Amino acid sequence: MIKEEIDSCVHPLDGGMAESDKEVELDATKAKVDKVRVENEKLKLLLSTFLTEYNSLQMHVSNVIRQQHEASMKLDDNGHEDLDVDISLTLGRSEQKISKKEEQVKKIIAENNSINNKEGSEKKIWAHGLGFWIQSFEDLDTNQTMMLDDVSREVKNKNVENKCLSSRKDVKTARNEDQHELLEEHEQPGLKKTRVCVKAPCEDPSINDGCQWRKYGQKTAKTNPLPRAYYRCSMSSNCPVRKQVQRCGEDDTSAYMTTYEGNHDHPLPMEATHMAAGTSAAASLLQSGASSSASLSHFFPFHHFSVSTTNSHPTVTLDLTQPNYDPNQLPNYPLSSSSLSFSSSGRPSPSKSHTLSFSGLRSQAPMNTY
DNA sequence: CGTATTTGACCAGCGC
DNA sequence: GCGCTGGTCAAATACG
Repeated sequence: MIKEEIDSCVHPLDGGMAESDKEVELDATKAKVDKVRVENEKLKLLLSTFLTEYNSLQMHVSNVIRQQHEASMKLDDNGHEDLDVDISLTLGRSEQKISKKEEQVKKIIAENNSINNKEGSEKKIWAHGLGFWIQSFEDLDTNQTMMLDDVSREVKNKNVENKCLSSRKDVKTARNEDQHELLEEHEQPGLKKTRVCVKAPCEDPSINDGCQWRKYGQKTAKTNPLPRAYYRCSMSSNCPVRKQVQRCGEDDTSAYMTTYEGNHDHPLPMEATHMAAGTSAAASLLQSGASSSASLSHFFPFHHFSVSTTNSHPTVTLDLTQPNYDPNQLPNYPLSSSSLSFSSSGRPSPSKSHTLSFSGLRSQAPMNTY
């Protein structure tokens, strides 16, 4: 397409140029066009991957909502009175913290109910990490899901007001103190924040994930000669989200490992919300995975990814460089087709490791040519 | 000149 | 206690 346009533009200039010069220029232009086309294909692949994964997550959410609704209906039939169902998928938080969070969310939702929803219908709250919250009603609609950032911010503000002081010493500035408070807001004792690693085939380490990032450091680890760049989110003055970008290998110039950590304290652009939804779905495995392996098959049926929990950072690694395409499973996508293997080291150890591998289609969305 | 990036120094956590 | 390492700070530098 671009190539044809350029070709059509080249011909009218035939006039005074030597034939050999024109051929050289044409070859150079063709090479450029081919390069652009390859990059275009890569970007399209990446985009379609994110879209399908987002759709998968959305279907999973709807499915679980329906199941929860049916379960609550059964409970009602059996004489139980609990109507509120609050489900929270969070990153690296203790059970106690989750309970507090749930209470706060209930409180906030109750307030929102009195203000925004006089009908007082039953609500179910879904909370994901990385600042991505889904507020759903019995029928999920877009207006309601758009409230997720407001709810998240409100909960965060209340947490900051009530939280205990940081135990760290020698914080240099007030700004640093604020940042530490935000950074440690969701940490549980002995377990650091959950990280989400995304290994993506991208020639440019500054992959556009929808957020604005400011580089604040670069370090070369001894164990890995390749430099690691440190970025912080610059969309908000005190957004605690950090990301690290590191090339995966010296000879592998087309893949970068991007590690996200923390929750955004500001509304995200749509593309960043999609990204957060995808990574949050992966991160939620850290909490749901050990207890319910069946539910794992709903997340990311397209790629290899691994979940590891150590004393330091619980980490979800999503590998977008290894598509696991199986065309035979295409018709049954997404809920019943994904094959799932789940292994866990059985020996008692401070660190546990789960390895997940899915077989699914690379991309459900049709590949449009632009 | 304002903003973003680079890079050496510093600090905290961890293992020995 | 000491050394190593990862992560962050902040002054210097580059860039538009």
